[in-house]
Amino acid sequence: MNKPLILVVEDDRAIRKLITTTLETQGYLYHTAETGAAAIFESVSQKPDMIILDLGLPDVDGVEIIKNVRQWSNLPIIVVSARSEDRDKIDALDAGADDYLTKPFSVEELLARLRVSLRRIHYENGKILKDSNVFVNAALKIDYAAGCVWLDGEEIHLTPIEYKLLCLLAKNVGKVLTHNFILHEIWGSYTSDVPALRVFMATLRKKIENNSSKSKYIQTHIGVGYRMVQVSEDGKIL
Amino acid sequence: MNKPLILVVEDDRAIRKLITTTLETQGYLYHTAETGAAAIFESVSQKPDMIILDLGLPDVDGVEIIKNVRQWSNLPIIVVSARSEDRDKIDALDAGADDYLTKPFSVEELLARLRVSLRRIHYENGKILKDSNVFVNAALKIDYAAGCVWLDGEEIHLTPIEYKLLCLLAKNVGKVLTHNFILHEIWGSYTSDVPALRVFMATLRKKIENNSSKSKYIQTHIGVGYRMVQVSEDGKIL
DNA sequence: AATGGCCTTAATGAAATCTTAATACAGGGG
DNA sequence: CCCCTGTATTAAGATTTCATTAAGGCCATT
Repeated sequence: MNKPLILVVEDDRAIRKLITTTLETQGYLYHTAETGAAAIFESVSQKPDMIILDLGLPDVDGVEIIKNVRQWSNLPIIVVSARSEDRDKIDALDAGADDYLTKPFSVEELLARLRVSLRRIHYENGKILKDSNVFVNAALKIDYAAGCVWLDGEEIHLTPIEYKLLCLLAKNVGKVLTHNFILHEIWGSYTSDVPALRVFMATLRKKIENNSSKSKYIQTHIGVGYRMVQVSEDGKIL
Repeated sequence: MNKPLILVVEDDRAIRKLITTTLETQGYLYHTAETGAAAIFESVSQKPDMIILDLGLPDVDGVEIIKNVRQWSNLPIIVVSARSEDRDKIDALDAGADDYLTKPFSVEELLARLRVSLRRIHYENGKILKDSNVFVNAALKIDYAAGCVWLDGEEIHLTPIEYKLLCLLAKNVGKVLTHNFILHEIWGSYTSDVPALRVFMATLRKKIENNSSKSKYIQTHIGVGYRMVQVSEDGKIL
């Protein structure tokens, strides 16, 4: 129950097996994903405590997955890759990865680096105490690490998509995000289902704007997209 | 915002120089220590933001330094060592190090891993948040990244076509743009609906020229087209 | 098998925007 | 002075885009 949950993203069956059995010996819980699309989905739905990511996936570049996850979470990402070029390492690390191991790697080293990351999210004594990297906008508060949202000091429940949507807007405060950009970031694939986006935006708004302070965090830019504005007391600041 | 202060613990003069000059190029501040004793002393007295640590010091084992520092701080420690054995890595990482690089290492990779640690201690606030390219013309300001327009410090709402039109003019300040050029740029296809263009130009002008400062940003060139002029205080500059 | 949460899809009315047309204005040449 | 060309402005209709609601399907848990 309070063991850390690790998402293993690796398309090579042998290596995946190697990693998962290693994790089992340490008592860690895990999920697996063989494609980038599955990785995105699992990371949202399962809310793992950290991700072990192979860069060489069949469908999308691993760096894209890192960027996607970083839109809504700071959970540790350890890259395990066959690419040993500096450029690859730097790109992955700057995209938001926390560590980078090149294949072939020692399972002992992987475990040690895993412990480093777990330490970072304060995994101690069987209890996960995530560090708090929070976004604050007037009465709205997002704790990225914990994956929680607070409004007027009260926690509100958001579904996975609503949460990602809110994080995406929050991480780009002041910027207008086009429909296609949002769709691409949230769903990963190239859907152009704008009506669906509208529905989610409506439910999200109902949850975060129907409160005592009648703040309007989300503006719609007709024909373009949406943007979150920084609210201060009553006026807007860039 | 202060530059991060980095403590470099390395007894080899050449490598120390390599690291410090690299740090200098990035604008980081640094202190150095050549022995374990000096490292402990410096880390306490200078309160660096992070430590780059060589394990092979003359007086004490690097792991002891890690343990010592971890008794009172969890500032990032990146180990740089000639030892490439798993055992050494695991011992250092489990002692509290955040990362482990084996010599010879790439300075680029070191910098990337350094950025990872800096990100962790929220030094991302130190770097410029958004250098979103903005266009400024007297009281008029366009933030292309945000997709917004301000006039006299107040945001004004433009419809998609108005916004595109304004951007087109702004990106060609001083130049006269013919009707056909504008029509082609905005509508894409080859419409020659000049009357429509006039309507949009009128509404755009009403929005950006009906303000306190009675600046005229847009000139009409009869029979040719329009152009935006750079306004400075009161006079016009090409 | 039933329940509940969540996502999707469709449909409605409302709002904003675009288009189009009509009218008014300014300047130049006859 | 009047007409003509090119432009500015305004208004009304047509179109697009949006918010909101509700219904159906999927998946997981019970």
